Amino acid sequence: MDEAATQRRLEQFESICHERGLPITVQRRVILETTLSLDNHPTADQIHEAVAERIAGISRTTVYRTLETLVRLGLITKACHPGGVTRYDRRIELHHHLVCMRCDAVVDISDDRFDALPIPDTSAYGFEVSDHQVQLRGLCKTCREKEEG
Amino acid sequence: MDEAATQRRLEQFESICHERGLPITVQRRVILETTLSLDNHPTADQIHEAVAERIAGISRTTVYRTLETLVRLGLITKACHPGGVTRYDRRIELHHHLVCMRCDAVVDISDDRFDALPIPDTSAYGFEVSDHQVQLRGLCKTCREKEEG
DNA sequence: TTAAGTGCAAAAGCTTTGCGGGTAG
DNA sequence: CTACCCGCAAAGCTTTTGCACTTAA
Repeated sequence: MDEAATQRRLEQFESICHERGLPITVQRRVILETTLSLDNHPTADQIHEAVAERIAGISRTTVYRTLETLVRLGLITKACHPGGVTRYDRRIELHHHLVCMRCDAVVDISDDRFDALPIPDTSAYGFEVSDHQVQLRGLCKTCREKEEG
Repeated sequence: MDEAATQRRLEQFESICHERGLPITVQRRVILETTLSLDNHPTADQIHEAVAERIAGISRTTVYRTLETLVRLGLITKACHPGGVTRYDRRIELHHHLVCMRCDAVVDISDDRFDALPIPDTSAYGFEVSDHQVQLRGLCKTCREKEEG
């Protein structure tokens, strides 16, 4: 993410914390900054590893807990994918995904027509929809080559 | 899933196994049948529990392994969702999802406009897209009530 | 007969919880 | 001062692996 966008997100983080009376700790700030710097829809463990380069000895627990907090505050989201690990997405605005159904890779894409999709009425299901996302599912290059080889 | 559709899928299962020289075992057949009977996008463990009512003492390992096999054969798929557990989807044809970002519930929906989406060229990413799916992300009724309460 | 599947036990990987001590506001 | 956060250790899930035995074809 570019520097300006990162800066804006950090400011958003500070004002939300002030609003809610949540302490701003070094750990939280660095975990957010680090997550914003990674574009692979990383797992909590991958984020922990990256954060540890700046805060030696930071605990996994703190990273797991903080990521959940950041999601709750709306500063990051969870990525939808077929695998069995939670993965985080630094993008909170409307966007879409290429998803590899073999290795679970997730790649961001943009598409105006996807953005403009009309959202049907879902009140019959009791759902309140806040967001939509198109997933193009298939195989990434690496997995396709393994398949053929 | 209705009986006719289930029957068709089981026949498909048999012919694919014959084609590839894979043995048709009782376990595999019952695991497939059971998965086709569940509409909650169940986890492997939930499927194991349901299968165990018909095959007492069936091992978790077998269920985990067989589900992966069935996915590879194209008889079921994995559901994309934000949580940290693998979940299976009995539907293999084009369809879409409501996803609760709090509790991870996944509900099937149909929408012709979603079906008809034009798929952009993704060759630049090396992906081969075989399928697409729209996810309407939000909160389910239960989670919304908890939120407010 | 033979390639493949099954079950068990154990290991590995991911995530949460309880609690004592520390820190931002 | 007080509420909330952090780190540790331990527990709890979920999933995979190696191996000996069994079974479909």
